Amino acid sequence: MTTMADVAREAGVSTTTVSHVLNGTRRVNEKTVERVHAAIARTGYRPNTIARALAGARTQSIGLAISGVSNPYFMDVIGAVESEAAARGHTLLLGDTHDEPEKELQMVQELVHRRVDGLLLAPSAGAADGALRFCADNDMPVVLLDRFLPVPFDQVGTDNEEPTARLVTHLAQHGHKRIGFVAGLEGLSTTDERLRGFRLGMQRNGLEIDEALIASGSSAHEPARDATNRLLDQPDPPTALVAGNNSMTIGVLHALRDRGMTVPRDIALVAFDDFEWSDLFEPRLTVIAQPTDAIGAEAVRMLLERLDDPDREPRSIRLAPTFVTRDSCGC
Amino acid sequence: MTTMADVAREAGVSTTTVSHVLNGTRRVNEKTVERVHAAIARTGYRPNTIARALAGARTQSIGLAISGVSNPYFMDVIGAVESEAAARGHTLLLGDTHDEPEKELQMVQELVHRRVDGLLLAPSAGAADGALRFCADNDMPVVLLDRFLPVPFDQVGTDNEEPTARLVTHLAQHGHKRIGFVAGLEGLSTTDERLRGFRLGMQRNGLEIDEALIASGSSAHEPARDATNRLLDQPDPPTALVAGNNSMTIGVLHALRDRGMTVPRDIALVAFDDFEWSDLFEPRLTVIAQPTDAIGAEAVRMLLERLDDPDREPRSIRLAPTFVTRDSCGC
DNA sequence: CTGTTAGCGCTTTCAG
DNA sequence: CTGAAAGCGCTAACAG
Repeated sequence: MTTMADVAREAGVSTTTVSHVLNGTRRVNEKTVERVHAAIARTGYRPNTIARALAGARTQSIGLAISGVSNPYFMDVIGAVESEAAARGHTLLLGDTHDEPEKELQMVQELVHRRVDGLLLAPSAGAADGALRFCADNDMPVVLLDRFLPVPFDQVGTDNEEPTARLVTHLAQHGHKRIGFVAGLEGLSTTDERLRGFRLGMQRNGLEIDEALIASGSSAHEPARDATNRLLDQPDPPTALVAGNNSMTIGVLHALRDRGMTVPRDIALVAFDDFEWSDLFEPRLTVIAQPTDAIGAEAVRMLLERLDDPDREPRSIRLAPTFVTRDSCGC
Repeated sequence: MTTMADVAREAGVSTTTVSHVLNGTRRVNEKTVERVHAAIARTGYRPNTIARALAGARTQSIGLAISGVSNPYFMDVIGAVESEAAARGHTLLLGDTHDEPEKELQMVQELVHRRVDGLLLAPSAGAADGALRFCADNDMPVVLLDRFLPVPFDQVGTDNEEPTARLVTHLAQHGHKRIGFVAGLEGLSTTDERLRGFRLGMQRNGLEIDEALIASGSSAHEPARDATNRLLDQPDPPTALVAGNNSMTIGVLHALRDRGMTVPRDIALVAFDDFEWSDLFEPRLTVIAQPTDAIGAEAVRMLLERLDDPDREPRSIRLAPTFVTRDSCGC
């Protein structure tokens, strides 16, 4: 492994100079620059990221801490983030928080100790005084992903309230009056906002909000299946359902199929989050589709921007989702 | 940030001793050990991975280099790998090779320079004398993922030949004689093996192999769509199709739908690779399902095993896939 | 415009 | 059973 010292010797300069031409950290004589570059080329030298990091410089790496495994939405985001990070010369360290505040804190500590330049985090319900406090204390630049929090951090995600209301309106226009909602994990801002959107939509259309028609699906497949069953077991069951995210939609569909119900014939269904190939699903789902690629890329962009200007005011960006009409709504 | 020196002072010992109790690298007096642990607890000390790495020790991190973005199979594997790595105290560095030898080499170099302890790689068609040579030259431990190569490296993936043959047999048992195959990217071992499996299956069932009924879908969605169209545009088109992987199945389905064909009524379809929710697809696909979680976990296990014993003979492990009968075959 | 030198925080001989 | 001290490869004062 050739080191900076080798290059320096080869070029007949000091390591200081090599370092400076490499990082552009101070003016260096044109001739010298050339000699250094030549030496680098000749030796095939590549700087050692680890040593660089230890000496206090950037690591050119960013951490991504999310609750990925079972969630196709986050899987898409991972791809987008990796791609944007790579394009900008950064390596990605990936960790799963499982949406548990403790695991999340551990993960974040790990990443901070590995000296990532910055962090992308989909905060769990308890992040504010766990992981986020830790980041703040160690001034680790962070961009929050997907979930918005009333904290002074950069944040990027999508609109939740209005789009969810729109989903309800769409159902109302089809004549539905009793509409059920399968909500996400308590404490996540997305859950709150979508729930608020649901209520808003009901109000706007002059529909009564029956609290018994709101069930928690905990943002996951199985719990959503149970929630759906609870909703449908009621004396006066809903004629239409709104699913609060990706994973829960799957649970809802399974519950419906278990009960032998066909969508949209026996019940209508609309959902937040699209699937990459939902046009091959049966039924083809009517959904609010998030611009996942753009969200991932934007998050990386914001993070790198903040690295360049640590004192900038925190910004929140909401990228508009798309309303995709397919068959499950009964259109 | 508290360092080892702080802990040493606090415990009234040298950093040498702290290091040794931390790593269990030599016998230390029981009393001393306790004092050190107490000091660590009191100071909330956490070792600095970067410094550790620079000093020549392990980094407790592994690299995963795959061609992920558009491939659900690899997305699953990422999840499994992260989970197993985390469980074993390792952090994951993720990079996308895009299945291009140059990008792959870059990625691998990057990862090696970051001193990952080992590498998980889904080798591209040109990996053997690019990325793999580089790893060997730098004795970076590597486990090959998904694709098998005639090289002295550990490898883990699934059986391709027999299962694909079985897919064909299943079709033959349904009376199909003209069966088309949508093959993957040239040069990948999985492509070769599955193609061989296809031929084997045809032979076994006494069916004629019409080379015009084999089309390359380049392992991707769009090319597979085109390949399907080419297959079906022939004078004597196939009555059944075998899709060589996940992404290509999507392409095939789209092509079929574009042509107004219904599966399995107008044509039968079976495929390699399952989807997480294929039971919600229309048609419900009959497939060979890889044990992706097990593959990811096993790859991590093998890698860590090799770290402990660098001179062990390389091993190849094929985890058996599952044959899942659903509707698309016409059952 | 360039070089000397003191670290960054840890591991690991080598001595005791 | 324990410590002193020499690095690992790089960055960044500080000094010319």
